[in-house]
Amino acid sequence: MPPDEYQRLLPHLESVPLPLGWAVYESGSKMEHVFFPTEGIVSLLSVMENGASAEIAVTGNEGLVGVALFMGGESTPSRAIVQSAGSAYRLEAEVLKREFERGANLQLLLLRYTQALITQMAQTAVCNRHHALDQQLCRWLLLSLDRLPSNQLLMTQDLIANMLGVRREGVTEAARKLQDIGLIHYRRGRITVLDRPGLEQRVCECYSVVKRETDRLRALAS
Amino acid sequence: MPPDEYQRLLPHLESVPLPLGWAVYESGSKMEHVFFPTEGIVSLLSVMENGASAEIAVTGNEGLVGVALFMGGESTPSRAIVQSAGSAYRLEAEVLKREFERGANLQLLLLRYTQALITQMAQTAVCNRHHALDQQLCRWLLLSLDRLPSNQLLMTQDLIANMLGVRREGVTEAARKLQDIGLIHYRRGRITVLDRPGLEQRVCECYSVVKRETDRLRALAS
DNA sequence: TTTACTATGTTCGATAACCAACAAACCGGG
DNA sequence: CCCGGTTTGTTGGTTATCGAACATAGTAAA
Repeated sequence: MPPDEYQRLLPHLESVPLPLGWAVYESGSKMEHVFFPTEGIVSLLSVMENGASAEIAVTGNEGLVGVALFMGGESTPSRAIVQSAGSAYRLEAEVLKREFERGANLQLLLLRYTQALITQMAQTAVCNRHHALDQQLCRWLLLSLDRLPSNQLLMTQDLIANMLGVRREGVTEAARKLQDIGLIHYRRGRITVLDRPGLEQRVCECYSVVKRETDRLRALAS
Repeated sequence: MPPDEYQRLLPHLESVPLPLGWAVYESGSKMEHVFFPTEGIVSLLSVMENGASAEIAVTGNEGLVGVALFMGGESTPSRAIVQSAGSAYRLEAEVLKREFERGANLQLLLLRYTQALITQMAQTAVCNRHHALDQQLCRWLLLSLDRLPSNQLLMTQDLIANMLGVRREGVTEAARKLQDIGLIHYRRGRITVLDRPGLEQRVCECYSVVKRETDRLRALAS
């Protein structure tokens, strides 16, 4: 994406795997790197004292993990978990900050991505408040699908429940409903999306609001 | 807060009132100014197609309204409403962006504030998911109290319900509960907080998580 | 003071999600 | 091929919030 400053960054980019379940960073821990996923999905979670959690945003190859670094915070109270295995380029904190401070094109890109992230978080907050579980599941499936090469997710209902911040039984019920209509098919940690248009028809507006805004911001970035 | 670049901004700062209920900006509208409240409270709301809404963050004299401007978005899908009348300094978009791009101290301050805003939004999302209404009401009261000079809020239960994204009846019930314990007293659009420590004891962790992180970020800013 | 309006109080049944406990199906390793 | 652990299915009782409808009570303006 960036033009020539890409050359300056290239020698510092280090390819690393993103194993399933790995905590890219923990709540409050000082970040040493930022990660630009090339494949896979990373979830940003807010975790509470009693262990309950909720996903507040997801990142795939369209973004990066660790915005708090250039935002000047060094850490955040949230946690980032690899939700779907893949790989990423990682960049040392100091290198990124140095480049960011040059105020070049990269800065613009990073800030705009952060803006997209903010939109995602805001919409998640309303969605948590107002929308039924099965609609949220549709949203979650579509968000994941957008960041994967195939139509298959390796993911147990228990984990989805953690992401959405609901009980596992609730996910089971919602998933079965979607399966009965023929939108998805699942068995033991493997969900196959059979009818994406069907999901898009069923999902709440939150999905498209975020997508539209993300696209708008990306278009600006040219 | 800023040191000498303050001098450059001073001639461009224009004092404006923040009348109760005024929409500082609407969803999707291009922002012409940023606002630094000196008194009063501005709520950031996510609004949905059917009119349902939820507050995702609040800003008082500790922050500013319109981060999307320097984040490169020009607009956001959310809405900003004056929740408690006051006043603000407003700054033209172009002036702010120019100063921001100089990359000086102001940039750091603005980004760190944005980071604090992100924390607030993330915590709101989990809170919406996991916490009972009366705890959320406590959080909301404390957030407002922190940004007001007195212990009295001019605010109907109906409006609070809009902010929290719940029904008015729910707020009535939660408020009465708090009044019965003697934490607050209210009558017709006027809420008086009688026992702030009591509220702090009753509120969910979300309040202190946000406060702690905000304080941490502000401390860094020196 | 009266009136009109708005804010708050209260009720009922409906619904969605919760909690807990357990049954059944699946799968990989010994 | 069987075993143990994990994933999913299912149940019944509980709770919080919803939705709608209506009663009461402040308040401000006529």
